[in-house]
Amino acid sequence: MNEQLQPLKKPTRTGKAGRSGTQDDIVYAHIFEAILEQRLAPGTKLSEEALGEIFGVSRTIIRRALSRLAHESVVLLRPNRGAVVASPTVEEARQVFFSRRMVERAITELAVEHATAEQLNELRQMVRDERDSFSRGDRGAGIRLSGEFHLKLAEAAGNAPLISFQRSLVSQTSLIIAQYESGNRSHCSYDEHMQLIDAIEARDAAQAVSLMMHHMDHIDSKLNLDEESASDDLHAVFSHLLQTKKRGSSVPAKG
Amino acid sequence: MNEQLQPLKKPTRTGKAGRSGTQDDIVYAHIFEAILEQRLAPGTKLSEEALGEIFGVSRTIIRRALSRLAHESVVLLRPNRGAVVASPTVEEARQVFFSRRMVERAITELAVEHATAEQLNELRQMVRDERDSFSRGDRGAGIRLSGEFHLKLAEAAGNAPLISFQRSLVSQTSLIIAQYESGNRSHCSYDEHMQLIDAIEARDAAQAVSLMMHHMDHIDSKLNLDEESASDDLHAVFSHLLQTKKRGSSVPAKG
DNA sequence: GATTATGCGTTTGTATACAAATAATGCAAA
DNA sequence: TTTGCATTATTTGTATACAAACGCATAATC
Repeated sequence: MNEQLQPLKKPTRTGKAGRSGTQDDIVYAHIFEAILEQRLAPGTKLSEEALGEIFGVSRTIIRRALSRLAHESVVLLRPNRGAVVASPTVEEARQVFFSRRMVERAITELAVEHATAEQLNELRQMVRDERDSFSRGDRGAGIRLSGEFHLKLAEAAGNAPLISFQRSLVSQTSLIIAQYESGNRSHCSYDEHMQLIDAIEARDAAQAVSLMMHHMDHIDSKLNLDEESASDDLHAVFSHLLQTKKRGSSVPAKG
Repeated sequence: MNEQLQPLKKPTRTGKAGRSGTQDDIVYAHIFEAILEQRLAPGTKLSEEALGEIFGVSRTIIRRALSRLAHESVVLLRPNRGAVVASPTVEEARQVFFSRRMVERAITELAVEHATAEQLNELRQMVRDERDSFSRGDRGAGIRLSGEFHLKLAEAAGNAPLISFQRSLVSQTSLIIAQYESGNRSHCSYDEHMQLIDAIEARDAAQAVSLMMHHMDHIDSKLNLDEESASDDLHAVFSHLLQTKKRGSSVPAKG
């Protein structure tokens, strides 16, 4: 219970703390990554004090990070009852995908118009990184990088509100994939990502949008959204009940 | 300078403070309304301590409210340099409107499918309130209620991510209208709002979307987005220079 | 006289102490 | 044994104290 991760950078409180805002980002990124890696299961309670001790910062910083995660619907913030890792329902997942199709279509059209050569190069590099992560077997990083590709595309589109919305949608999608993706068969999204870049570079809007929509279909089809995801893990099955955290009594193994 | 608004509800700290979260909302709402009423001009600095004294709460609460406003791009949060009322540029305004057209189209289509009779009644009531505000000459409340109509419509559409995005877009639109709307001629949006409800109630998707798009056009056409909004207020005119703050050299009035 | 250096005052960033609420535990009674 | 209640303990909500950063003003130097 009291295994303690080494604080990432904390030792001297006064030494590096000068750069403001950085600590938030680090805590945010680590929690987010832990969720994608499924080291933090949906429903897990995120205690402010425990996290503060782990990361070597005060609850103030943790609170800011949780607030940001909550805004992206990756964690759920319940008044007076703390934060838990979100466990999106099938219906919530469907709503996210509906919004994503809408946004990705717009982003693709704008990117065909506005993406610069430099941005396209950066996108290609991201796809390579993504492919490497999956081939290394680092699924969490792969999912994250796949999301960052779509975020980068939004930046290439150049519409600030869309970028912000896309950030939230991508985060939620990553969580949904981590939670619902069936089988561990390779993601393969990097292949579709590359084709998409080609179409954008060729300024072929129709083709790019078509590829993007098929890409969305593929992501969708890899998920078990038809039924309530017949998991073989009792813990996962009852995670929505366990949110309130009941010591070790979660599995009625004994009685 | 030191005129102090009476604290909204604060007197006994222990008495009512039990309901958590409420204070944030109150502070948020008051600042937001003040911005819409243009009692807080774009570029105005929002000191945490000053606001805390005005509202009778600590900086902690103010900070949360500012954080929320910043997330909706209504205030700008500059690290180590405090918060200022946002002053969206013409380009930013165009981006917001682009996103709004996209979102409103989707929302309208979904609302035609899902809006209940009760929701439609609530929408009609909101339009009446909006009309009353404008006829009272309360422009700020009118702009705010007009925005809340669109937000309510998003709720009727029933897609959570869209609701969240719409909230941000509506806030920004309100700020843009407050900043760029030409002439004080009546808003008249309530008339278009009523027609829109009729079309939704008739489950006429094509008509509803058409009305919504024309409604967007009308809002757009009332704004001075063609040139840099020839304001007669020096403060507003140079607010974009004052943000980054370059000594007093921003206005070469004297030398 | 202009420009850079330095000190002071103000404002924000972070940690922490205290208060309030919620959840857990134990006891008593049916 | 179970159910309800009271007490205890843990956790969150808020305020505040302290530290660091920033802006401004004055002064010193070229």
